[in-house]
Amino acid sequence: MSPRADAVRNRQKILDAAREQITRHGPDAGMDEIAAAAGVAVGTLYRHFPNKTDLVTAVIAEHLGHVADDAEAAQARVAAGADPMTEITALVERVLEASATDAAVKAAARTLGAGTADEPAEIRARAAVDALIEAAQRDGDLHPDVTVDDFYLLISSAPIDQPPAVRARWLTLVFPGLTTRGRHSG
Amino acid sequence: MSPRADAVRNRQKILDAAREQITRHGPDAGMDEIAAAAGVAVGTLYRHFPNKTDLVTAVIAEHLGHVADDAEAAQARVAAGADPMTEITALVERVLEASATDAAVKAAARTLGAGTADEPAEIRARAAVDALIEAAQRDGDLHPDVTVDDFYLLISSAPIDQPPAVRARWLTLVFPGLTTRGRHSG
DNA sequence: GATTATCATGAACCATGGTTCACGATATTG
DNA sequence: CAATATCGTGAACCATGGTTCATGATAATC
Repeated sequence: MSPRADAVRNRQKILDAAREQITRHGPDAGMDEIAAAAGVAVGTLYRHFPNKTDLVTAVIAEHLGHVADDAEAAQARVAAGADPMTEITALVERVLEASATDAAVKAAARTLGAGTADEPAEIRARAAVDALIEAAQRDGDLHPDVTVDDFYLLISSAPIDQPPAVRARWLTLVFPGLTTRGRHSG
Repeated sequence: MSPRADAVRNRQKILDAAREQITRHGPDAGMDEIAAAAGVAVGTLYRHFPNKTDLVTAVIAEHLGHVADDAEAAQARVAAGADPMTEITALVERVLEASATDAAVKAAARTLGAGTADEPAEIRARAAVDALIEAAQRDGDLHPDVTVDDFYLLISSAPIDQPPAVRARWLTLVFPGLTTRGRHSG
């Protein structure tokens, strides 16, 4: 038998509700609350996601998918002639913004280790960012020894729970470590 | 009546045990376990610290006290003729190292929402670091617009739960954003 | 040493929240 | 439309862990 249509719909509703609830109330968001927000009973939630960890993992995977899409789009623009460094800067800003809005990533750091390694989305994102980095390095805009891991390290340590002004300041402070040009007095 | 001697001793034993247990087992460290590690009953623990949040806050306050001492010592050395920028760099490395040891404590603080706002130790630390910054700026080693808050922002966003090699790399990437000299390829 | 306020004990209490399960509902297939 | 496997329901379950409190012990004082 093929999967029931309402089941598919419910799965998405749960995923959306989980993202919103976790964003709003942090990792403390209860399974009951998430289920209620999804307009579904707890049992239904557990039918789709055996436990809370799996649910959070799924939410993160979805988020990562969007990041991967974003990175690939940037890569495509570079391939079409856009400036690599400009694309990288903008991508980092967007990802940071998205991560700030979507506190699910924050929940990831706490609830899980870094166990999202084998996600296909992460592999896609890495590949795209890697291409962007190499392009920027060919242009001489990025330090030759900077790697994808460096970006991951910095972004994962970004103060995403801080107000926008603070996050902007953080970017100003951190970015010069990657570029070849020094800092322009911020 | 003056406070009983054993009560004072127990308070310290509890504080030590709390720091160790939380460091070892993360925020999940139970009050029972902490009390057991301190060689004390749970009730005793609760006599000294009304709730878990207060306990964690106290542990952090102690840590902050050490940081403040460290910062003031550095400031004293600078007043005695030492190079400000060297002292700042070394201080940041030491603080980072120390913070890495009880990263779990801070994680627990976040989980519990324990506030450390008006700790006298924090005020001491701020004052000392402020003096160091101004001295380094007079030497032209530090960007003129860098403030204590910037240091706080960076240090509080440091990947203290990562292995030493990763933390070192992080420092390499981040520090150029503060100094006037660019990054030396490394 | 007697007195007493302070302190220590730890079993029990209780709230929280993740998880289960027996039952009813419904979409899908033939 | 009948048959049935899949899905949805939500009250109840239970483990976890922070917190309390009646009771006994002990250090400080006179």
